[in-house]
Amino acid sequence: MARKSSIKNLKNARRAKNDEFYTQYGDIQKEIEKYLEYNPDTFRNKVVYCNCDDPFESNFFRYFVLNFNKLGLKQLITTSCKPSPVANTQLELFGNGKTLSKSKGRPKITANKFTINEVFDIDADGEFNLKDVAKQLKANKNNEWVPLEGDGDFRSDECISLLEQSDIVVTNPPFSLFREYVKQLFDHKKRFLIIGNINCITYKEVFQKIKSNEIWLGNGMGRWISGFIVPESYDLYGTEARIDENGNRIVATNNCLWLTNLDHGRRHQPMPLMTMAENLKYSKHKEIKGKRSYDKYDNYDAIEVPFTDAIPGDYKGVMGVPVTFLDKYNPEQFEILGNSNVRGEREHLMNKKKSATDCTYINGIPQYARILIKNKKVKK
DNA sequence: GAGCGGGATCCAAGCCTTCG
DNA sequence: CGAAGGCTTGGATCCCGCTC
Repeated sequence: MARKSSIKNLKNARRAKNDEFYTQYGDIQKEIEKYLEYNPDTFRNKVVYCNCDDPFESNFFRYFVLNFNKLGLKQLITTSCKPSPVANTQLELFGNGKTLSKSKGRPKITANKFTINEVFDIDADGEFNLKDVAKQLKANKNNEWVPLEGDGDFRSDECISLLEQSDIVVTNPPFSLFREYVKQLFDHKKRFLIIGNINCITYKEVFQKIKSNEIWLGNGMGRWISGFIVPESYDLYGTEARIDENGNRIVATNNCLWLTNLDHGRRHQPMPLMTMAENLKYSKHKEIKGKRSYDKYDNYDAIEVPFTDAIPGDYKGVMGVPVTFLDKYNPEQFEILGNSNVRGEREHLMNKKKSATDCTYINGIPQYARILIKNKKVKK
């Protein structure tokens, strides 16, 4: 099979739990600009907390420092999930490692906390680097760098205490702890903008929140996030990996998305839709085009819509659509009824005569996860 | 309430197709 | 022909419900 190698990767990834993917500056900027377009005050007077970000490497930290005044931030807090290997070599910039705890006379490298309350002009070299960070820290007593007591795990007491102080959390959390991470955000009723894998949509906890419009997708998925920077140790292979002009090792996974509860304009734009008849005649998808009608599921009273842009604008019943539909989802236009792959979210839609329960079926052939939706605008 | 069996869930990084 | 769009993939582990 052509996909054999990807299955191998899948299994390796499952074992390795590789969480060291760094988000690129341009991708962060591109996404946040969209919230500002919708509401320029989205971040004004807010405390932003990046709780999975080594300040020495994180572009989230870099973005929020460089745009601190433009966004009108009240404060930026950044904590790393683990001790930074980079910090080790950069201590002299901060003067004798003064803020580091000492152990047997030698500085003990720990996880870091950076707090930025005020940002002055960055030196005019056009680059933002560790020197600039150091300058910010030295320039103002309100800005500080201190070691954390523990390892900087977002679940630790000290990080939860920082979470309590913050208004908006923005980061790319470790995927292997994603569900726990989201739960914590909701437990503490925080606003957030985070990166997740497309399949997180089908996590039970996440899907329930999407259905109830407590979580929604950001401004794009897939290639909207152009890629992630991976460490040296990461093996680059396949057609989507590259090294950029700065020597960064990039993998374009094309399977990630922004997840948020900050409002933005895209989710209020209605999807343009063709009628069923038009789709059957003009659709660019051969699975639809030329057919007499849309397929019906064996085990659901709903029609199969294999591509998001083949959703008809004149069907009043239940439609099964790919999870990528959520990228275009407008809650004023559509209602989400369930998800064929989430237990507890599908039983009410199933045709009880059929036995297969794990997904939607057409003529006995299983389909991938489908979100079951209804068009709110079509009258009964 | 421990043990067991089998179906449900879940993992991440591509690959294939179409477009311009 | 490069860029962008669209959505898999299948086995290890989890978890639920049943039996003893």
